[in-house]
Amino acid sequence: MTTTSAGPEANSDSPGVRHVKRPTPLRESVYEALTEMIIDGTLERGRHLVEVELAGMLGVSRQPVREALQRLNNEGWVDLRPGFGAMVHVPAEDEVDQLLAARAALESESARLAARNPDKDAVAKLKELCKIGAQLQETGDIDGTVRTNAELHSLITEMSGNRFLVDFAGQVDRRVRWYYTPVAPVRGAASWREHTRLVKAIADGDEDKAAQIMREHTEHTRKAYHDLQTGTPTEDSPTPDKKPRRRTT
Amino acid sequence: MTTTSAGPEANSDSPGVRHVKRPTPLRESVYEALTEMIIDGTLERGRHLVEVELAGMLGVSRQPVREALQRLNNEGWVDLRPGFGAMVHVPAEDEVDQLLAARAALESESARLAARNPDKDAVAKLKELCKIGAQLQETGDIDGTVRTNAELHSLITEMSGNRFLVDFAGQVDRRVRWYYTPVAPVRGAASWREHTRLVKAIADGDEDKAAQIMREHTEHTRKAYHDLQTGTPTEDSPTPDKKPRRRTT
DNA sequence: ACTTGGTAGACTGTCTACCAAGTGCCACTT
DNA sequence: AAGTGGCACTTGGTAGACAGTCTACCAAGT
Repeated sequence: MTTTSAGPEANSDSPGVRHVKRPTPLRESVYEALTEMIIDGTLERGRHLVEVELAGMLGVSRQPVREALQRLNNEGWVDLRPGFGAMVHVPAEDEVDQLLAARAALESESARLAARNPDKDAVAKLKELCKIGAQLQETGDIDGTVRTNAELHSLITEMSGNRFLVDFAGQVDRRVRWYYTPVAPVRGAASWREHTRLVKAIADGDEDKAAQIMREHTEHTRKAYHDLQTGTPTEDSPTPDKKPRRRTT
Repeated sequence: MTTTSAGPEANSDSPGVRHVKRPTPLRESVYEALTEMIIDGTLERGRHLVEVELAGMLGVSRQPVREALQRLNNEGWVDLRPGFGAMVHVPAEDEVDQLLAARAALESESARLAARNPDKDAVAKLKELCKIGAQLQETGDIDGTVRTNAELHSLITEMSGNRFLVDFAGQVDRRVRWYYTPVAPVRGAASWREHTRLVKAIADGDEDKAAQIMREHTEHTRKAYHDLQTGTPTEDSPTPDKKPRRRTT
C-alpha cells in the first residue's frame, strides 16, 4: 500500500512499451531524501525536525515537506507531535523484536508461496544471488553483503506474487535494516548457508520446508540481535530453544 | 505504522493520567470521512475525486483533503494519478485473494503469539465475543455479526502484543471488509464454531493449534469468497452467470 | 477514414503569505 | 528552590496565485 500510485517500474506490460520518465512529485523526492538521511544517520535519532528548516535544507517550500513528514509518520520513521514538530523515531527496546517477529510471519509465508510457484528465471537469479552473497561475505564486503541479502529477500517476497506481502515485508525490511545495520556483520557465515538451503527448497517446490527454513532464518537473526544487546558476542549456537535466553555474563 | 502519531486511545499510561481530549487534526477527520464514504459506497469505485470538490463537500480547504488523499493512496484506497487526481480504487480480480493470503499469515502468527501469552481478561473477553457472535448469527443480525467478528479478530491481534502485526492486520482487515461485506453473510454458521475452537486453543496456550486453526479459518473464508465469485460451489452450475449471487435466505 | 494540430477547460503540484492555537522554555517572582 | 507568567517558535489550517499537465474535442490536412 505504501507504494505511491505508479512506481518507476510499475508496468510490466508487453515488452516494448517503455513509458517515458514522468517527473516525480516533489513530496516523493523529499520523502526519499529524508528516509535516506534518517537511515544513514545524518538525521540522528530523536532529533527535532522543523518543517521550514528541512524545506530550506532541501530547497523546497513547506508543503512538500509536510506531506513527506506525514507519510514518514504513518510509516513509523518519525513521530509527529502536534504543535511542536517531528522527531526522528527512537526505537523502543522491544521494537526490533516485534519487527523481526512480523518479518518472520511475512517472509515465511512469502517463501511458501514462492515455493508453490517457482519461476525458472527467478530461481536462477536466487541461486546467483546466493553465490554472490557468499563471496562478498568471504571478502568482507559488509556493505555489499547487506545489499545482496536485501535483494535476495526482496526477490523471494516478489516471487510470492502477493503485492501486499511485498509491500509489508518491504516496509518491515527497511526498518529492520535501519535498526540492525550497525550490528549486521555478526551473522554472516551461517546466514548464507541457510539461504542456499532455502533456495533449494523453493526450487524443489517444497512449500513447508521453504516456509520452515525462512522462519528459522529470521529467528536466528533475532537471536543474534538479542545476544548482541545483552552482550553475548558468540556466534549462533545450535540451541533449538525457543525461549529467549538470558545470559548473565 | 498507519496510526497517526497518537491515536485517541493511544496512551495506556499508568491509570489515572487521563489526557485531555486533543482536537483531532482535520486531515484525520477527513481521512475517516473519506474511508467511510468509500466503504459505504457513497464514493463508488472508479470515481474521480477532485480536491476542491471534496473540500467544499466537507467544509475545509484543499490542504487537509490533499493530505488525507495521499494517505488513502498509500494505503491503497485510492489511486493517485499525477496531474489528474485521485480515483477510488477498483479492486483487481485477484486482489481479495492476495489480501486474504496476507491476512492468513498475519493473523495466524497473531494467534500463535496470543496463545503464547494468554492474558486472563482478554481470554474472557474472547469467550464473550464468541457467545455474542453466535447469538447474533442465529438471530440473523448480519451487521452485528460482522462487527463482532471484526472485534474478535482485532482483539486476537492485539493479544499478540506486536504493534506491527496489529497495524498490518488492521489495514488488511478493513480492506477485506470493504470488498467482502456485500457477500459476507454466507459463511456464518461454521465460522463461529471455528472461532470457539480457536479461543479454546489460545486459552490452553496451544500455539501450534491456534495458529493452525486461524490459518484454516482464513482459508475457509477465502474459499467461500472464491466460490461466490465463480458460482455456487457444491452443485455443478454450468450457468456462466457472473453477477454476484445473492443468498436466498 | 485516419492522422495531425490546435484549442480550451479542469485539476494538480507547488509556492507564498498569513493567522490562530498549542508547546516548550526561560527568566522572573515569591 | 519551586512555581508562574510570558515569550518565541512551530504546527495546523486558509486563501490565492501560477505553471504544467491531462483529457477531450474540433477542425484541417492527407
